Amino acid sequence: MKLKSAIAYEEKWAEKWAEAKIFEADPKPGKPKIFICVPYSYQNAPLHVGHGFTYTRGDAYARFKRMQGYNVLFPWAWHWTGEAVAGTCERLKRGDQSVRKMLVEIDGVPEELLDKFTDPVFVTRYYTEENRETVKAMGLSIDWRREFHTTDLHPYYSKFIEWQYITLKNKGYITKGRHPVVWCPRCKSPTGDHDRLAGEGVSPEEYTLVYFKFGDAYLAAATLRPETIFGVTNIWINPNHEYVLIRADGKKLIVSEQAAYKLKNQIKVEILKKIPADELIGKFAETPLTGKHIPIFPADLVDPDFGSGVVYSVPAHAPYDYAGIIALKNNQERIRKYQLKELVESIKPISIIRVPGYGEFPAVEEVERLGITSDTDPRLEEATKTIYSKEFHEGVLKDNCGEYSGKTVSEARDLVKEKLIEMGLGGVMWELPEKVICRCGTETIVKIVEDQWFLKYSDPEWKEKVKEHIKNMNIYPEEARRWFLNVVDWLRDWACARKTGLGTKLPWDPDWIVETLSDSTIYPALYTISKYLNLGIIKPDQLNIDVLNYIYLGAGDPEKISSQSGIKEEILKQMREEFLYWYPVDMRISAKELVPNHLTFYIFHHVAIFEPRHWPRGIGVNGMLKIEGEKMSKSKGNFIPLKKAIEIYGADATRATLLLAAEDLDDPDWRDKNAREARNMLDVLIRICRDVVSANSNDYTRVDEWLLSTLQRKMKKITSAMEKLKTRTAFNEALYGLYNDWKWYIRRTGGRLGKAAEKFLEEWVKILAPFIPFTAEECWSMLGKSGFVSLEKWPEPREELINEDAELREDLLKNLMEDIRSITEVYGKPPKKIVIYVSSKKKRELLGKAIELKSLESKAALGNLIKWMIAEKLADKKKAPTLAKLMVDTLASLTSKYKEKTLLNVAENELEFYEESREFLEREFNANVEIYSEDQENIYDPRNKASTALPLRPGIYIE
RNA sequence: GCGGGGGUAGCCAAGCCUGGUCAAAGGCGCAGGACUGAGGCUCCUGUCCCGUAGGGGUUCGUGGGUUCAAAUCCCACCCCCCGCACCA
Repeated sequence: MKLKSAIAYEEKWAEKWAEAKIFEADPKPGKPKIFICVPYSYQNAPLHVGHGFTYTRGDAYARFKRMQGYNVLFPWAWHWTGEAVAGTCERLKRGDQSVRKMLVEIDGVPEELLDKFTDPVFVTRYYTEENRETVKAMGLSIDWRREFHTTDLHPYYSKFIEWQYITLKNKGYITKGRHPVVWCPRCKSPTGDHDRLAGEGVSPEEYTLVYFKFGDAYLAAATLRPETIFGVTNIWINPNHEYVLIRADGKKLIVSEQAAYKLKNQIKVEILKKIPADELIGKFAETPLTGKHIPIFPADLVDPDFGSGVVYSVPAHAPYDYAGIIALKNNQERIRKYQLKELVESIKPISIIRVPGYGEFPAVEEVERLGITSDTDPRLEEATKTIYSKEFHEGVLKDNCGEYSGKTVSEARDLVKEKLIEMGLGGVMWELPEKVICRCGTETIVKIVEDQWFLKYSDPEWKEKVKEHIKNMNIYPEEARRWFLNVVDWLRDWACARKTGLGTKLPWDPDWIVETLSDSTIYPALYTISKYLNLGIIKPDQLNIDVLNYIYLGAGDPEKISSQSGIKEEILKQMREEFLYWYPVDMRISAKELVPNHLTFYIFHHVAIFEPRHWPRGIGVNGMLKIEGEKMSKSKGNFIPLKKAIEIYGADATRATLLLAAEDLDDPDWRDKNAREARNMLDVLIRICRDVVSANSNDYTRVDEWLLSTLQRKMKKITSAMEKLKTRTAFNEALYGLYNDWKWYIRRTGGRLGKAAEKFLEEWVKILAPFIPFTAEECWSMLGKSGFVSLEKWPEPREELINEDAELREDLLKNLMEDIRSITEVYGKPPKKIVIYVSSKKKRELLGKAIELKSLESKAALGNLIKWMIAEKLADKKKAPTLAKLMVDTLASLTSKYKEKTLLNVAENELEFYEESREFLEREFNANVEIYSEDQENIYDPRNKASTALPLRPGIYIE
């Protein structure tokens, strides 16, 4: 199971770290701590590069904080809770070939183990073993003494969950209720998205049943728009199907046969007798609320398989209904059969909703516009959607709607529904908007699960507390905060227990298992004490309610709890202390898909159970990984296990690729090309170390000053990016930013390394350590350093090494080179001779003057500068405007970065600096370089370029 | 539908909050050159258009607006991605 990294030295360092136990964290009183964690992953598959992204960010942050001197706890665990593994095992047992194929080809499971993969416990254990190796190979700086997995298969995890749920129940956060699910009648279980052949993403919708009095019974019509009851003109039923009389909801109802069967799964239903459609058609029923008597008509638009099989007709606002009227009028045979001629003629649409953009009868308009004459025309679907959405958002009920007149459609909808139910003239029916077919081939229905346990996330007080806390947390990036607040607002009660799969039983109702997202909320607290159990200091059985209440809530008397539980009082107190030391979690890092569920639940549960001082302090959210621009999925065949990436590119190259891909909420994109490039860069780093070690560096030049100065600036930038979890910015600067500085330095010195080189490299390696720790360790040892770079002090910028003059000089040199290049490029031929003219001493005053004028009145500065130049005889009337403009532009590009004093300083010694750089320039351009001051005697100036010299912007002549 | 994020040069991706210093960082790709026995690696240069002197022109989803000045601010529109509960 051991995996082999593509980078030879990685395994060595992983072993050394483990031997030295450098990531094991124990409380150190007085030393500031940081508790960092990432959500544990479900053990039904190998970890993939997407996991790797979040993990690497977490690890980089952990390593950064550790180097900054914090006592960092970064623990690990595995999620076994859930139903997915059991589902896969079932399918494998049934001989599903696609499962076999996926396991072998994508997940890399050895064929000979497949027989054992019918056992969920074996599967989760198998992946845990495999993934542990992957996490270790990735170089994550974990304290492995605290590891655990979930479910009652673990000796103490369920003790913890039982404590959590008893606590929640005692506090009133758990309730019992009913709950609609998509249900497969054959499998006798809920049909989740991944268990479907058709209907992905479809969830139950709530329809209102409206009861129309018919003799001593009621026709129950299902609708999404109960407010349209005021515009009803007739009822539709399907003439070719049987209806049934049922006893339900305390009365007799008439629905289609199929509907009766569906309703059975939702409410108590007793079927009394069959009623042929013919017995209903042509008769009248009474509309609730209005008391109007309306006729019952036949229509093909009615699908007895959908809803209740009874539809009430609102031709003014429902295109299907208007089309139904037209179709019926045109169907002479039916009219004759049921003798409906006059009745149908008398039907007139009743307008009840005012909506901008339409007249009296929106449905009539749409149907006529499209020229629809059949009530089964597929275009009716589109027309219905258009009007539904328009009326819902902009519609207002007219004066003929009783007490609802003047209300918006969206308001009236719920009010009418509630009123009908209250009066006993309405009910609820759940229905699927599209067919959902279970993987077993059976069509599913909506079932109401009774006695379902809920977490009461709807509780307003609970919500309020959570929101208040979210406002005070550190959330990166900031945009995520708004999202969290929104999720809290919209969160409803959560069905927190299941009947199947792995997990922990509800302590008060062992028929139920705590569901996967509900047993994974406060477990970071378990990390603070799991060490004691894993090391055998206490036994799992001793972890009873009182013990946990004491450790986590400080409740009870330790002496009594000690004698009751058999845990030494000293140990008990130590565990309490350890919890108090590490908690709260300072930073939890996760992908954004967990914002609407896990991360929000995580806050909810902490708020419910712990003291405010132990509520989560920070959350970092990141995007979701794509592969070569596409969503990663096993079915697409672009699934990349993390293990594989390590084997191909090595852990550090994988880490680098991931870190450079994105930050904040942006989705990172894994590209093979980038991974290979990252791999290259690591070699470059190693080579640089080798070169520096073998060089003897003595000189200390101005370029050395520059190198150290720019390093200090980069340190500042990288540090502040890391503090905000901007790992991409930080690593990009650390890797490429500093690399470019290094290249410039080598170029400037012509490869003769100065004193700064070694110092720079030393700091550079430290800065790289959180991101590519293996390579950093390797470099560190190559540099002859002892100990681990992982434990070195994070470099702090030293103000005294910042040298603005040196930085400006290098910038001027780069500008000069760019200008020379720009000229030669236009010229078309490489230069033979380059002449540089530095401005005269007198002209240097221009700089001071320009600065002065600019700060006084920026708008008039240019004009005044021109006048001043002419007055001071620095240029004639022809040239002064051009030069002045240039001066101002040059200044503008430099003032944002440099102090005025620096500009003046450097301008003072410009000539000297270019002289020093002559050799470099000659090398760069392979040409003779001459440097003059413009006011020097006997200068070589065939094209009169000396006069174009300005301070900080020399004149150039090229041959 | 509700909510969140986004549309920048051949590609990926910074910049946008705090308007000018932006033809717009960095990486990839491509072209030329150096190095090499050769290739790879590495290094240098170029990579919107025009230009025999450091210049000019047109660009940052579309259309308007604010401003002396907009990739950056405001309005409208178009398009893309993600989440929405029994998958974790």
